[in-house]
Amino acid sequence: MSKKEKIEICHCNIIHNDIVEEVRKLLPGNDVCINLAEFYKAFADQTRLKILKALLHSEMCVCDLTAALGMTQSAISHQLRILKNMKLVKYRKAGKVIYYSLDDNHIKDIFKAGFDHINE
Amino acid sequence: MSKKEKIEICHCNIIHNDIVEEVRKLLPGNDVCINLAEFYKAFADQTRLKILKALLHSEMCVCDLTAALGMTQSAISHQLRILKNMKLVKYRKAGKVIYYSLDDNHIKDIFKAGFDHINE
DNA sequence: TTTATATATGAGCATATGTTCATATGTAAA
DNA sequence: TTTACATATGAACATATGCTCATATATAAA
Repeated sequence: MSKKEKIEICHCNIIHNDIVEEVRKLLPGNDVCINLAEFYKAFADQTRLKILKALLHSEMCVCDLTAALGMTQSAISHQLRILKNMKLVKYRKAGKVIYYSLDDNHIKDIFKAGFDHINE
Repeated sequence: MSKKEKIEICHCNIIHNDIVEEVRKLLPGNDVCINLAEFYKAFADQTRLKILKALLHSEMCVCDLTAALGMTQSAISHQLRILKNMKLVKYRKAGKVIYYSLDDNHIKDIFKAGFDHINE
């Protein structure tokens, strides 16, 4: 490999070719990474975190969530749509009221790992 | 409670006062939520995800990471700084070369939960 | 049918985020 | 000390994100 080629890759020499090759094979494809990042994004915002934490306690209607979080109904509704698209919450209608609940079993695990981290 | 007061809270009537009260007490404080959201943000980006996944395999220098991910050295370095600030990676110097490695035991758990979710 | 209530949604705006480019810093070799 | 290389960093830019405001939709009650 000429010096020029190395520079084209990373502006410096590759130190450990074996590790680089292994890691290249090991890394998930771009589509998987996009989905994974999308999933974690759900937890990367205070409002969504609170919504998920609240729904971990019990199913709630939009109005309950609005009151519990002390935010506008519009803000809650927008975030619920995002969580719904991510398949993290589901809903059921009861007349005018719409009840949201969790739609993923791994949310508890994610919370646990998060709390463990910040409590270190 | 007058109608006016209700409107000030959420523009609609509170449906389940008991649940709202319980959830209010149960929700983590704002500071905790900020820290939690910060932690999850580390995983909410493709590049950082790949870096963490790579370091899960073995410690790597910046140049290795740059080559393995096929990105610019600058981009990698900026993201490493973020991960360092979040206490997710640590580093050791060896002459000119700086080796990064994971600094958190829960990263594996987070990955597992993420993969479990997208594989459902 | 009219009115009220619960929720959803589009547009606009301010802020945050991720990358690139240029360059600085630090360390080792010549 | 000079040169080369590994890494870090600031500025700029484009895009993404989250909220608010106004308004739409849907359902139930009057």
